[in-house]
Amino acid sequence: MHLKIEKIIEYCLANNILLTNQQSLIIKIITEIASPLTANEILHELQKLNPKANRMTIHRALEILVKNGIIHKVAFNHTYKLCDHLYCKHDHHCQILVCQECGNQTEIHNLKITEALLEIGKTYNFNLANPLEITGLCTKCQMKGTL
Amino acid sequence: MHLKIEKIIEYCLANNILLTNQQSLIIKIITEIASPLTANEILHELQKLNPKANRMTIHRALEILVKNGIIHKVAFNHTYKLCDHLYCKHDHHCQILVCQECGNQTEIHNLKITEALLEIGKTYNFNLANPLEITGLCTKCQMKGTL
DNA sequence: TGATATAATGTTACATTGTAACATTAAAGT
DNA sequence: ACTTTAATGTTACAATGTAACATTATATCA
Ligand SMILES: [Zn+2]
Ligand SMILES: [Zn+2]
Ligand SMILES: [Zn+2]
Ligand SMILES: [Zn+2]
Repeated sequence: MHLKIEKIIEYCLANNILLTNQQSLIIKIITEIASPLTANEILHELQKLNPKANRMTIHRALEILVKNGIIHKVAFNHTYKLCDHLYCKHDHHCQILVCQECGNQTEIHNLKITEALLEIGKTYNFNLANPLEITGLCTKCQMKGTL
Repeated sequence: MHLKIEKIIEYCLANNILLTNQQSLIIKIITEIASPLTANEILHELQKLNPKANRMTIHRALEILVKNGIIHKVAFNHTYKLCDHLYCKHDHHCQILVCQECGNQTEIHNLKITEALLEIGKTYNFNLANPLEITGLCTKCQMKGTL
């Protein structure tokens, strides 16, 4: 068993987040496949294990997992990824660098951004959501562009 | 005629961005309707003027306008809005506060965020895109939640 | 002007993401 | 075992967006 999965299960138990078999499988899929997945990709993976598995189940599970901060939904390319910081103790403001070319995602935890965001939140009385999506071109895709 | 539209037309002429009739109409729609619009909403508006108008035309026009920084595409709720800063001279790093409840959008221009982003861009060799979408709850929607 | 090349628009068909309403099945409580 | 509740599955639908191709304007040149 993956170490990450154990930590998540542990976290869920500690925080009274009940997981059904299928929801555990969805976490397993998202955890074991490193790259961010779309709902459909998760569905196809789940259907390898349970051919009757359905899109609704995926979306219902994703909703729970997002709500509990276990995974992040990335609006830019409709993907879902495990939160890297789940098992950390910090106050959990994360930012995700999303490559608009290849979809690669890097989760970071930058203090300056966090501070600037909190200030903006106060100034505009805006209740910030987590995470912050920062779109752009990753190193690889910048190289490709200049060829 | 709207003042903003004139400035945009002027900007396009100066920057060799050719606009067809329909593209001008799309700018007009986005400019005159204050709130951000989805592609479909823009289409419905355009069809009031040209019943044969087609979704493809909208998307093709939007692509040009986004590419030239005249409008922003907001991934969070698939909307398009006029860039408030088009006719400003500054180096144009903008951030948009997007309410995940009502969809309201406030475009800002915050130096601290910009600086922090540039630093991140360097650190991770990540070529930042504009604008930055900051999601959360606007003041109104925070109030609703506490009722 | 009239023929021809180019760009813009329109048409059709499709893939993807997501939800609403309802039916069925599994789990829990009595 | 019966009942209640929660989870899952089914069907149907709406919205966003694109690909491939047909048609129509627009510009260019003989
Ligand atoms: Zn995270
Ligand atoms: Zn990339
Ligand atoms: Zn802007
Ligand atoms: Zn709001």
